[in-house]
Amino acid sequence: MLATPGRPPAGQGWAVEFKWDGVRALLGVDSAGGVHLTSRNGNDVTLGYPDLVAGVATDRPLVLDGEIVALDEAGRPDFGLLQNRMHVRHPPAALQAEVPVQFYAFDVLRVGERSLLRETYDDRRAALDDLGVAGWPRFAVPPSTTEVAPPQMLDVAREHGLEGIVVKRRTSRYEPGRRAASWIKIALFTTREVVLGGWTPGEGSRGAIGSLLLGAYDGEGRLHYLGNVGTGFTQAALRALRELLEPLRADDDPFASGVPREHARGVRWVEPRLVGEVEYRTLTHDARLRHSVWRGLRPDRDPHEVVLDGAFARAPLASYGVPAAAPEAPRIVTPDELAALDALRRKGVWEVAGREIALTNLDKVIFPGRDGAPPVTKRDLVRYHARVAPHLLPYLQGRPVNMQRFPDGVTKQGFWQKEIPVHAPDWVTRWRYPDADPGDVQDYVVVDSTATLVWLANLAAIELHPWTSKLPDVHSPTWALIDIDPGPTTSFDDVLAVARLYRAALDHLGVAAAPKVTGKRGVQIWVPVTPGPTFADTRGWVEKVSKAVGRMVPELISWEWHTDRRGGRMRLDYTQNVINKTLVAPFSARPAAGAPVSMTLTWDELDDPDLRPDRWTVATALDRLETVGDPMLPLLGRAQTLPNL
DNA sequence: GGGGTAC
DNA sequence: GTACCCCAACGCCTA
DNA sequence: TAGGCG
Ligand SMILES: [Mn+2]
Ligand SMILES: [Mn+2]
Repeated sequence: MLATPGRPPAGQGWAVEFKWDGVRALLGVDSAGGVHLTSRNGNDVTLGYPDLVAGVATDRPLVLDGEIVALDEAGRPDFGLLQNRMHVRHPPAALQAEVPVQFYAFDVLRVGERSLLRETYDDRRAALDDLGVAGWPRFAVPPSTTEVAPPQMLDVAREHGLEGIVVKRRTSRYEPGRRAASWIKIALFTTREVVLGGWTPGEGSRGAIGSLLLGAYDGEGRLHYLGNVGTGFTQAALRALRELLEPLRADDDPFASGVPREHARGVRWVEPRLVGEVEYRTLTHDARLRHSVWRGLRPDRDPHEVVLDGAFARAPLASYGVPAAAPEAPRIVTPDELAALDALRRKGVWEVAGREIALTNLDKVIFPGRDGAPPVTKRDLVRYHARVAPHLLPYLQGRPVNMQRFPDGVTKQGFWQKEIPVHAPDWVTRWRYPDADPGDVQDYVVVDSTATLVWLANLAAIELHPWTSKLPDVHSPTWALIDIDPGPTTSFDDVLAVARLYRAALDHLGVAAAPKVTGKRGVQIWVPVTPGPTFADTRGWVEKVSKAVGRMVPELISWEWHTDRRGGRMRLDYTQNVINKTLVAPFSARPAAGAPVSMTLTWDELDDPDLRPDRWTVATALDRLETVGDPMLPLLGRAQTLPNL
């Protein structure tokens, strides 16, 4: 009797068991006391499991249905281990000792002369309990519950790294050989992105590729092996993958924690540039994907966005001896949390996003009011950072951040800060810049959580400038930045006219990009770039495009270095494309009255007569993001090679 | 903004 | 307790 | 190499 794949059924009358990762078998004891094991397709596999045969502690004839499993050190069935036994017809004693197996009995079809086939599931389970099978050496009767609903059991299975559940109708009969609707199996499948780090050639008629070696990055930017995938490909996909992988050939294994020898045989290593998506059922004890199936390439993903998360950050990776830290998913701050912020006095501790953050001078005016609106206090800035985090964090995560701080308000001098403050909470992610000169800043803040954004708001870190490159490859820009800097006499209409010229140029080149207003007077255009080119490459490219744009409106543009020789005209600033030089992040506040923010735009909005460079503020940006969304977000991490000019 | 020191 | 001091960037351009 | 620039 086989289970039908499906979804957890609703309603009463079901029992739930776990789905075990082993091989199905019927165990029969005949009237002479002889034991026989029969596989799913009717083969006699008795000789392969003398240890199970020896464990049978009854003379009564009976037939049990169950699963042969091999347990890992955590006591969890591990199909990978069982494979060492499955194909061995006469296992030597040493192998039996090294890979012990168990029989998980979950049904009984016959006891003595009495057939139980027509009995209900509940009655058969009762008979199974009466047999005392659980007391036999190497035998177990895994749980069947009628108390816990299938969805909850599925959660339990997920937490324990099990394959899924089987739900059985309590009144159902046993139907030999049939795939019945009264048994429903629900397999856990998880989708995740993976970085391709190598491949093996296919054997025989398989052709281009046999399997792919998969990985993901830890919080330190190291790539870890996550296993192989060798199924789920169309033939066309295999050919296409080979063409993409061939030019990425590398001499060295890209995985920081290595690859098991048996998976490294005949592997062609590649630069870890391609991202794909796989489905898998569970993780193995050493944090590798089990039952993974290829689902396709994700050219829209940056490899460094593919990080070890949740399940991987727990125990398994420890076996590689690697600390696992990953950017947290941005948390939406709850209304209760926001109310707690409003309830604080001048200072206090705000419990938000899983942290306790000390806040000071909450009613201090940081920004004067604008257009008759009240001034903006530090409490307002803190609230804004907390609420905008889901939109802002994607642009900050995985990058060092340079800050411009205004603790005495934006009417006073601010200062740049790159170094992580000495008394930063220990949960703030920091990064040591290995190429920093002695005497320069060594340790930078990496903003990877809502809590960090709140903490920075308390420091009056108003302008957040993420690096243009991502960790760990800080010499490879992920954006090419176009920066339209107005001069004293430049009108915003002139800025928009130039931005539209860039729009036409990029459109002509077939380059994807998105504009944003800076919140002060300018406009920037951010062009996503697949890591690979150097800053010199992106700077040169932006310079060429900018010089071409400048030739169309020479009366508006100056290329003079000294501001006093520019005649008030604007500068097309391509020089910002260099390591450790930055532009203000989307949605970062700017030091000006009313707390304006930098806001991403659709290209069409460059034609909107109501557009102003400082139109949105910390008070209005979230409405805008809720109604219009973030037009730049689809470009984040998008793969793009800049065309030759 | 926050830590340290002098008063 | 409080007054006061100090500190909080950097890469590249041009002359 | 100082000072300008962003
Ligand atoms: Mn600018
Ligand atoms: Mn600039």
